[in-house]
Amino acid sequence: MLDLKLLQNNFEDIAKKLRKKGLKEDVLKELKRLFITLKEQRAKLEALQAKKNEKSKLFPIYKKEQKDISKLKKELDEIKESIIFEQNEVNRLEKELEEYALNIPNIPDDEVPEGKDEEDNIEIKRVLTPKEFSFEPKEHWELAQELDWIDFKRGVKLAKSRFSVLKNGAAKLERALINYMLDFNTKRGFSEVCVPYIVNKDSMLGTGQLPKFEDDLFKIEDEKLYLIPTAEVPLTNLYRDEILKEDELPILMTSYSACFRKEAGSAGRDTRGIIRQHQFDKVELVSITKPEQSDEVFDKMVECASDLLTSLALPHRLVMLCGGDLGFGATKTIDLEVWLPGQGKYREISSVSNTRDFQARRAKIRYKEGKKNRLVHTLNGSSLAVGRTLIAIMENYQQEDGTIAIPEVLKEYL
RNA sequence: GGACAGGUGGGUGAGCUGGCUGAAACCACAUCCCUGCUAAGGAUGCGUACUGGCAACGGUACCGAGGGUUCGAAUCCCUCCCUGUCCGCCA
Repeated sequence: MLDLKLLQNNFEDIAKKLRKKGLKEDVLKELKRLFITLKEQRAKLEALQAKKNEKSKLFPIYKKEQKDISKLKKELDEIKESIIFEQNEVNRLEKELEEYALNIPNIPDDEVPEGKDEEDNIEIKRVLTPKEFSFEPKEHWELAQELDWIDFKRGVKLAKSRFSVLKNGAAKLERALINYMLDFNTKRGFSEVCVPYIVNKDSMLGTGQLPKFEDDLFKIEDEKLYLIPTAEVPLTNLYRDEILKEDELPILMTSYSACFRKEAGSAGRDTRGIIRQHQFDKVELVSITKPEQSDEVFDKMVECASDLLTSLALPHRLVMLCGGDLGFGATKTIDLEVWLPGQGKYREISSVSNTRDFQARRAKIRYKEGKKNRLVHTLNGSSLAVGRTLIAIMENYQQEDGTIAIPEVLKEYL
């Protein structure tokens, strides 16, 4: 959520920055108006409440002195009536304000480039050079079918489209990759955590999936619970409504989880293979930091994911997302895209974002600095999407005879 | 899922025959004093959010959540959520 006080005081600045994300200024104007109106309305209400409290305190005194209380009672009744009226007004404004505020995206950093969509993202650097194949490299789904590694048809039978079943080498590689990634991240100082895959509404609100993106989530009927779209949700919400100690920070975590996404709006995209599934495995990094630590930790997370790819000898590039492509809660995002020789393209395999205090404000994650409570910064990033890593290995390590070589570092995990 | 017992500040835990309780006491924590050594004693401070004020210091709300009764609720009533114990079920 936006800092509404900041919006009140630096309206022009924030409006300008949010233009980068394609947000209309009218929305911000209305938000500011609501915020100020609510403040005034609250002051009115509180004055009445103060009066009520003061008068109510007279009752025991009157009783003691055996004075008549009926007049006082009548007075209070009138005050009460106006309180109810003003209270309703406050409630109405609060609801309206919340609806507005929760739907406004985070403010992009200054270094985030202008742009509309992924076309305008900026490549920062490339790591490793794609190798030349002496034959025509195949796409992962072709390889998977020939090797009997992935059963697409039966996945659909079990659930629906965009579900599949990993078998044989794919199943083993998937498991090896998860273990390897967790170990790798742990060595980099991220402590391993194992979280629930189902969370409640408050958690989804805390990290910003709700209220705006309900359509992207799998909801459990009659339970008011949701399947997580990423381990970022439970990991970040671990500290929701908590006040941390300063010396606990930064908290660096890594977790493997299955992720569930409805993929609303991506009909027709990546329908072949397992690039875009409703359920996929991911090893996630989440950090909770002091504000002044978050840039450094951000770099550390990007480096961790990139080094992980390098350790698997997978060519990739780093891309800075432009304003239009930036996610709802992020101030800055770097995507890692891995080279897929079968497709002849770089494809997203990791996304590292700094949300600064955006999630922290929603989720009320603070820490004590001296006597003051300050909002923390929260960061998240994949390290890595496991299914896509599997694809990358299949396509990059394929051999002329149709078999897949095994990356050196994974050998001890198989 | 059924029965009973509970949910109070960082923790333990009073209050729960309605007003003197935003909340005792103890512990933890912070600062200071004393003392001098592996420990003790004393003083003060110590919830959160919003809000007024340069500040000192005030105001409002919050005792699981949401409603209700009342001039007034942590305290009474209702609904929901959660925890514990026992039973049932189960990896």
